[in-house]
Amino acid sequence: MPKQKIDRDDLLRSALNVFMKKGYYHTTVADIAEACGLLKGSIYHYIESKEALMTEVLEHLKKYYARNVFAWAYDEDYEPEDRLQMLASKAEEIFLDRHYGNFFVNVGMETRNSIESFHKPILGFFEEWIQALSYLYSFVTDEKEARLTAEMVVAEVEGAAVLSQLLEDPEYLKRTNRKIVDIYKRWKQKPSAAKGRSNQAENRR
Amino acid sequence: MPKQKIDRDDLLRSALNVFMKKGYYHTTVADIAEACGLLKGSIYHYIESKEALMTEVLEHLKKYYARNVFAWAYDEDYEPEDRLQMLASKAEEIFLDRHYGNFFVNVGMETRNSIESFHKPILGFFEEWIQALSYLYSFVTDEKEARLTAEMVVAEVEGAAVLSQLLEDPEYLKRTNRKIVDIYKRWKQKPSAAKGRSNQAENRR
Amino acid sequence: MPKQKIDRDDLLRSALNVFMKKGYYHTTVADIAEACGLLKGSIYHYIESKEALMTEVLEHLKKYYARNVFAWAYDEDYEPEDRLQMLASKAEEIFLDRHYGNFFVNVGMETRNSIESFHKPILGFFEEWIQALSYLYSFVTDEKEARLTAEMVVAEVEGAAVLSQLLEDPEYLKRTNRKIVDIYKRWKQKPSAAKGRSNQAENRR
Amino acid sequence: MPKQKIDRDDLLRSALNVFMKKGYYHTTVADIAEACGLLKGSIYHYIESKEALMTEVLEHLKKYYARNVFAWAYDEDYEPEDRLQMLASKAEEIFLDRHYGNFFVNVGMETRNSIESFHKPILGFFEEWIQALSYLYSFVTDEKEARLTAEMVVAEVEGAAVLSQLLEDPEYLKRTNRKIVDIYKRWKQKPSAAKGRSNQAENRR
DNA sequence: AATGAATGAGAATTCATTCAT
DNA sequence: AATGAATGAATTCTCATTCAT
Repeated sequence: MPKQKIDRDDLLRSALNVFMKKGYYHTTVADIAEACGLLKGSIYHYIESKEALMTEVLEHLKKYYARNVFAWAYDEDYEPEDRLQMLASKAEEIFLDRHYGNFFVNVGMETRNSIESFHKPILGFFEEWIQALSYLYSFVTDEKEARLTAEMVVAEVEGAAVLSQLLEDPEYLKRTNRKIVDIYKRWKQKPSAAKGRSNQAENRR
Repeated sequence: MPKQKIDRDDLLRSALNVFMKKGYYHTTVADIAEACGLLKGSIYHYIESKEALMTEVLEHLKKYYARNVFAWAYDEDYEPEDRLQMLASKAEEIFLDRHYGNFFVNVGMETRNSIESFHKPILGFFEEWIQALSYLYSFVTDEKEARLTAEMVVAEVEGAAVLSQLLEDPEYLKRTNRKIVDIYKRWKQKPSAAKGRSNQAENRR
Repeated sequence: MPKQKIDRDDLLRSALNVFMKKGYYHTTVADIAEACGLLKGSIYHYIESKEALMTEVLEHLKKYYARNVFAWAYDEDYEPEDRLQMLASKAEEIFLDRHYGNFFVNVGMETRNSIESFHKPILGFFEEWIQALSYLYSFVTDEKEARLTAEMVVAEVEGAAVLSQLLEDPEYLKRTNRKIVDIYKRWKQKPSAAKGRSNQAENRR
Repeated sequence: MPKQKIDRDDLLRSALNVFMKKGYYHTTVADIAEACGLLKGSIYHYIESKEALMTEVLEHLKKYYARNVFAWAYDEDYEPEDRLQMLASKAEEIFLDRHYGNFFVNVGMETRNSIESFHKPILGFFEEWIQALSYLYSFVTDEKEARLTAEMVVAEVEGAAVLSQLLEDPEYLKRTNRKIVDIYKRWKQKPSAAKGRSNQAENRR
């Protein structure tokens, strides 16, 4: 009968979509199986448990972000300012398309008191995001302020992204992204920029 | 035996705490009953269903915010700047104590695709918050920018609050609050303030 | 505080109506209490249990039938034929008004394998009905045939009454009643009537 | 372990037996599961809900009657009189064996004010029965009287069947069936029979 | 690999009954 | 008498997981 061989990526993508739409507890294994074109019993050929699946989905998405979004921060082919722009654009795209960016917040908040194994990838996601931004801000300010700014920016973007989804208005996120890039530009032109590493050699993490 | 009387406020408070800790789907009616010192069957003396209970909790908390936090925006006994400070302090207190402020985001994200009846109080909460801030910003800028600023501030605070809870670091929220108040002060001293209603009579909403 | 003193007859009538409408198992004690203008807890001042209440309702209704319907069979002030007519009319009235006549069949069928204590009044009702008719038929035929005829008539009337209620068409019952009276009249004029006690002194049961 | 396969027919038969014995409301899903040799959770592999199961049982039994009992009315290989005899015999057999014939009355009366979805098969059953008898009576009388007679016969048989079960005496039903066949025979020999379609070609329904 | 049957541990909810006030 | 709170057992239904085919 039908249904091609199911590859792991398809499966993780399907699972992500279902978890994204319904949250962890309200998603049933049957929902996910169905999204993969399988029956409930069959999915256990691919996964060990619902919890292990979610853990894998989280790690997968984290990697995806690292490679496709945060990586821009370290791409020396572009100016730091352009990297920030790219990072923001990419993030906006992913957040607004299917709101995947909220996944970590959603799952994190829903399971923070119940499921340990989700913590690591979730915290890891935020840490990588913050580090990418810190790195970029370190071109225009000192180490410490760069970190603080990065943390604040992540908070702002997450807040805006969540409200965009909840209030069904993409403007929250779009405005925030514009603002962040603008501030960066202005900052660059100011004396405080002198503190940054802009004229030093870049040290990769 | 005194058949321990339970009052509705206690019940709603207990329910809020449990829902806050475990989310909507992962909370069982028995959890809530237990938090009230009841057996699970007994709680149906007070509630019609789990869903109705959550709806009521949301409305209750919304009212609480309106009265104890957002109301400061309209208190003419204080300068607008001080009102913002009060509002921020109050919010911070409530967010950081038990993170109640995240309740609307958490429940909203978890149930946005499944439970209609939660939408109204959740959206209402954000709208009231935005309106309170809009009102304060309208003293220092024009109507439109006041609204936009309010929206952005709410997004920022929510984002910071969520990260504070998720990363277990209160600094996210505290910094954001400080920043918001600082910006307001600086704004006030600038010419753009001339656009606002600062020198007009206040028109209550 | 409203609600006059509640007398037992009111209570039994209310209970009968609710049981009639919803059957035994689907009726809750709260339904009955409400029908009496009481709260659930209060009704236990009047009844011992749901089962005991139903038993009493059955006995009450049985007595009501004995006095108001079956009694006509034994009223020497009228001709046997007219007594049958009265009995049929009365039954029709009661059956069609609120279908109380079906009560015994309904409750009987619903609980025949579960609740012993209902059997007695239910069987008693049918036996009294059959006896009343037997008595009347004994004026026009012999003892044995009178009994058989009575049994058949009861079956016919019950069947018609049930279908009248189920199919919501009173004609089933009305036609059956007409037929029964007609047959009686015709029978009376035939020689077979000679077998009956019509010319003997009546022996009360 | 062969994970004992249960087929739908077995399940419906088991459910019918349990519902027959205990009525709708007093039957638990666990009762039915047990009757099928399943645990209560397992039965939801086969059914959607208790209500849907009952609906299916009713429809199933209705079809069974149509095929195995009412169908005799239209079998041109036999004389109409013999068809009536067959129909009556079959019905008697089924009614008396496990009283399945009362199922429609029982369920109908118990749920008439509460469960809509049962109405259709229940009314359908009676209508098909009446139509089968109407068809047979139309050989010995005119259309209209045939219908009236059929309705009355159904009422009589149902009444007798119910009393047979309630009073635990099969004679009620047996006598009624005998009577019905006798009347048909006598009717056939009388002039009124001339009105019927006896000498016409049969028009299948 | 895929399936579908089966499981068993809960989940929400109902309800007859008790009892202190 | 009436109430309303509390109970706890029962009931319908869900779901992650296992397993034979």
